[in-house]
Amino acid sequence: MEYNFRKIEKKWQQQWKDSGVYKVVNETQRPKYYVLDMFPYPSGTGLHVGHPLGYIASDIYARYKRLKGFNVLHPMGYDAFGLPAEQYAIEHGIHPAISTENNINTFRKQLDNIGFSYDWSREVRTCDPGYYKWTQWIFLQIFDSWFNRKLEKAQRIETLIGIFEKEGNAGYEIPNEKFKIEGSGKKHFTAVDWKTFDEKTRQEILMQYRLAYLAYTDVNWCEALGTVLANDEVINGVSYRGGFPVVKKKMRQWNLRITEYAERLLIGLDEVDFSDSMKEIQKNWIGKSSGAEISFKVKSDGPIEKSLRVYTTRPDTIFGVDFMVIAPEHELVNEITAKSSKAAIAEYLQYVQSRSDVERMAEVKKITGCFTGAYAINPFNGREIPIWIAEYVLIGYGTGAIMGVPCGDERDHKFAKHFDISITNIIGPHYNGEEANPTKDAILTNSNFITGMVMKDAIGKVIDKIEETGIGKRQVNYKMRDAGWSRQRYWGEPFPVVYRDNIPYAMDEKDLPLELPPSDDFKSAGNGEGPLANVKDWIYISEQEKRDTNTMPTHAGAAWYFLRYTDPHNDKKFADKKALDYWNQVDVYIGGAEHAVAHLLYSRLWVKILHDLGYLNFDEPFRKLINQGKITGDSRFVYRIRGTNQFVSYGLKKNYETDELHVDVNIVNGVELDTEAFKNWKPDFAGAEFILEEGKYQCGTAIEKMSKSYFNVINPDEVVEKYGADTFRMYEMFLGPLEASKPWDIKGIEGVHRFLKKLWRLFFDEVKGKLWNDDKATEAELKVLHKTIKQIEEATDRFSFNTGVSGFMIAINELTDLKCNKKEILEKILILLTPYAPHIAEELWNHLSNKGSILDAAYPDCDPKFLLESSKEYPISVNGKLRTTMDIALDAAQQDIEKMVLDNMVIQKWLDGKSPKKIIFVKGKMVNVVV
RNA sequence: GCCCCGGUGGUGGAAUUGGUAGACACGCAGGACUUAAAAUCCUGUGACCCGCAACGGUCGUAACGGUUCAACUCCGUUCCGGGGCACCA
Repeated sequence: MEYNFRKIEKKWQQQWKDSGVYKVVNETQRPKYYVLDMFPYPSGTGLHVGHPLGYIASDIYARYKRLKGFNVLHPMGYDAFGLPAEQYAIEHGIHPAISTENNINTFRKQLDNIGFSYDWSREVRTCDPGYYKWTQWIFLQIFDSWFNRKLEKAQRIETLIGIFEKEGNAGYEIPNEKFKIEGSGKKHFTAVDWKTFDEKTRQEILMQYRLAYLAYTDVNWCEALGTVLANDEVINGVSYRGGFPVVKKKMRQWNLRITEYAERLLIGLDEVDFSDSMKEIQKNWIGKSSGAEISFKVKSDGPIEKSLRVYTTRPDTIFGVDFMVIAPEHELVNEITAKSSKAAIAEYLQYVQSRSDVERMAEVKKITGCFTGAYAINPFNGREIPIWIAEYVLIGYGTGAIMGVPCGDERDHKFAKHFDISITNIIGPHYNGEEANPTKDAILTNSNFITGMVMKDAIGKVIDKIEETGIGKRQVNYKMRDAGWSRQRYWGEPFPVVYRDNIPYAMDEKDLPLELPPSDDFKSAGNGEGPLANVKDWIYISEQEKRDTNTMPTHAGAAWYFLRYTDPHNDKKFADKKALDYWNQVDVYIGGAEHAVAHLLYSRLWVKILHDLGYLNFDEPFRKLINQGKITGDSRFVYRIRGTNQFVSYGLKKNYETDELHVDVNIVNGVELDTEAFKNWKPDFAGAEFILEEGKYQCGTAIEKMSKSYFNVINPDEVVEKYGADTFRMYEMFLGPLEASKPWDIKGIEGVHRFLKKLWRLFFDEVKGKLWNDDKATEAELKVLHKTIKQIEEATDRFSFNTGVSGFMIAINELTDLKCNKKEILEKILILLTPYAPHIAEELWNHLSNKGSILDAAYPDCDPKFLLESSKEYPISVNGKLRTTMDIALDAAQQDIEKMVLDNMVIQKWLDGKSPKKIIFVKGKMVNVVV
C-alpha cells in the first residue's frame, strides 16, 4: 500500500466538513485560546503561494493548542469592501457585490485545498448588511462620545452636555485650538452661555468634541481615483494604489479623533507582544516629542500686540537663537510684515502657493525663505531676533513657528549660511563653524544663566524658568493627525446619519443597517462627491433630510471583525458580552507587516473606545502579533533581439541588442526554457527562433514581488496537486523562519515529500503490507520519542515551525535506522505530527488504532528521564561507574565530585572554593564548571 | 540624515539562558539495485594541514578590537544588506 496523498487528503477534508469537527462552542469549561489570521481582501487574482504562509502557521498553532486541551477559536472571513471591486465594476460593468462573491468562492476553494481547521460557521464578510449594521452601530457609539482628558478616556456625549449645563467648558479645552464659537468669536463659554446657544451652535460645539466628527479639513484629494485618501494611503505625494497625484483640498469630511488617544496608543505598546520593528513603526507614526512652547514679544514697524509662539524640543538652546521661522500660512504673517518687506513677502507667498506637495517633497534640500522685517525679543536677554518665513516650517505641526539655532540644528545651519545670518556659538569647541552639532552633552557657553551647564540638564531648568515667568509651558506634541474617515466611493459602509439643516444626527439603532442603495453607476458624481450622490432618491429622504454621500474606508470593517467572530450571528448586539468576555483578546494574531500603521492603529483605537464605553473588559485587541514574511517571486526572462522574433540565451545576450521579457516560470525548468512550450505560450511567439548555448536556452533570473504581470505567480493549487497539502504545508514552514521574507523556491520540496513517504514506510511495506506491532519499545526508541516530543513542543511554542519540521525529519530518520515499527511509538509521533500534516496523520492513525479521530487525541507529555542523551551533557566514568553530568550535579553527597576536583587544578581555580552546580563535558573531558 | 532589525558552508537555514558551530534539507560527488531510467537506499561533503589510521592538528559565524576558563551569542568601532521615518523643530 503506497502513500496516495490525493485520495487521503480528499477523504479527510470531506470527513472533517461532514462531521463539523472544527466547530467551536462558546460554552465550555476548557480554557480558551484565540488564534487569528488577518482576513484577506478577496482580490480577483486568487491566492498565490505567499498568502497561505501565515494561514498555515496559524493553523498549526491552532491545532497544536487544541491538542493541548484548549478551546481554540480559529476563524476566517473576508475584508470584502474596497476600491478594487469598484474599479473592476467601472471597467467591466459587473456589480461589486457579484465580483466579490465570485472572488470569495475562488478563495474558499483554494483555502479548502490546504486542509485548514477554520470554523467556517463563524465566517464574516464586511460587505454583508448583517455585519456592517454593527460597523455603523460602532461608528455611532464613537460619534456619540468625547474624550475626557482629565480621566483620559472616552465618555458618552451626554456627560459633556451635563458639564456644559453646569459649568460651561472652562475646564474642558476644545481640542481644535483654532475653533471659535459663532457669534462670540471665543473659545470658552459659561453654563449661562450654553443655555442661550441655539441648536445649531450647540451641535457645532459638540462636534468639536466628538470622537467621530465632521470638519472642513485639508484632505488628500486624488482626482484620478475621485476620492480622498488617508495619510497612510499617500506615499511620496502619490496614491498608494495606482500612483496617481494627490493634492490638498479643503472638504467637509468625517474624521476620527485618534489624536486624543495618541498617548494611550503609545503606552499600550508596552503591554503587547509585537516585534521591535512593528512597535517602532507605530511609535514613529504617533511621533511623540516633548519640549516647550515659548512666547516671544514681537516688534515690527512698531510693537505688535500678539506674541509669537514657537515650539521647541530644545529649550536649552534658547541663547543660540539667531532667527525665527514661521510657516508661510501662519496667521501672523500679514500682521508682522514690515512695510519695507511687503513686496518681497508677497512674492514669496506667491511662489509657495505655486508649489505642489510633490514638488515640495521632491526638493526637500532646496533652501528658500524671506525676511519679514519683524523681530522677536528674546525674553531672557532682550536680544532682537529676525523673523523669517520659509516653506520648510509646516503649519500643521507644533505652533507652525520655530526658533532657529544654527549651531545645533543642521537645517537651521544651512538656512543661516544660505541667507548669511550670523551664528551664535553656545557649545564652545563642539561647534566647528562648518556644520551643526545636535549634541545634548556639550557644556553651554554664551548662555546667560545656564552657562556652564550640560545641555541635557539645562532643558528642565529653562522650562522651569519659562513656566515661572509665565512666558511659556511644558508641551508634548504628536505627529499623528486625526484620521480622515470619508471616502467618495460606493462600495463601503454608508454613514448612518441624517442631515437636518446641514447638521448630522445619528440614525436610530432600530433603523440599522443603513443599506447601500442598489446602483450600477459607480463613477464619482463630481464636485468632490462620491457615486452615492448619483442615487438622488436615496440621498434626499425629504426636503429637510439628507443622507451622507460618502462611505467609510475599508479600515472600518476591519477595525473590529475579530470581535464579531466571537458571536457572528447575533442580530441584537455586535457580540454578546459573555462571548466577548470569554474569548477576550486575540492571543496570537498573524499577518503581514504592511498593516502596521493603518489597520492595527484603527483596531487598537476602536477597542480602546469600546472598552472606555464599557463594552469590552480589555483595551488592547491583540496580545501577540507575528508578521509573516513575504514570499517573493523568482522571475525568469528571455531576451529578444530587437526587431526580430529571435531569442538569445542569457550567456550570449551581450552580443546583441535585446529586450528583456518576463516569461512564465511554469515553462522554465530551473533556468532552462522549454522552447516548445514557449512557442505555444503566446501566439506572438509561435514562430520564435532560438540562439542556444550548449544546446540549451538559459533564462535570466530576478527576485521580485509575486505578480501576474511578471508571470512568476505560483498557485498553491498546482503545488498541492503535485505533492499534496501536507507536503505543501510542511514545505512552506520548512522554507525558513516565519517572519523572514524569502523567494519561492521549489527545489527543496522533494525533501519534505520524501520525508512523508519515509514516514509512510514505517507503517506500510509494498510487499509485506502493514508493519506495526504491539511489541514493547526499547530504551533507544523511547529516547527518540521523548526527545522528539520535547523538540517539537518547544519549537511549536516559539513559532519556530521550520525547526519543528526538521525535528520530525530527524525522528523519522532515527526510527528508520532503529527499524522501529512499534505501535506505542508511532502513535505518539502521529499525534505530534497532526498540526503540521493533519491528513496523513489522521489516515495512519485510522489504520493504527480504533481510538476515534486523532483530532481528539491529547498531546503527549515527554518524560525527562529519556532526555539525558539529547541534552548537551555526556556520560563519564566516575569511580568506575558511568555517570551523567546531570546525575553528578544532582547528587547531594557530591563526594565523587570533590574527589574529581582534587585531581584537577584547573577546576579548582574555576570553583574558587564553592561547590559546583553544573559541569560541562566535551567529548568526555571536563571543560567547565558552573558555580 | 535619523531610528529599528539582520550578516553563519555551494544554497535555504539549525544552535532555548554564553558551553561540542554548521542540526535538518537542497545541491554536488561516489556507490548499491536496474538492460536502462525513474523511484529507493548507502557513503562523503566548511577550509587547510598531517597521515596506514584515528573519536589527530590549525583556522573558521561580515571586519577589527574588548570582556570571559569559554563568545555566532555580551560590549565597542567599522563595513554591508533589509525595513521604517523623513523639512516634525
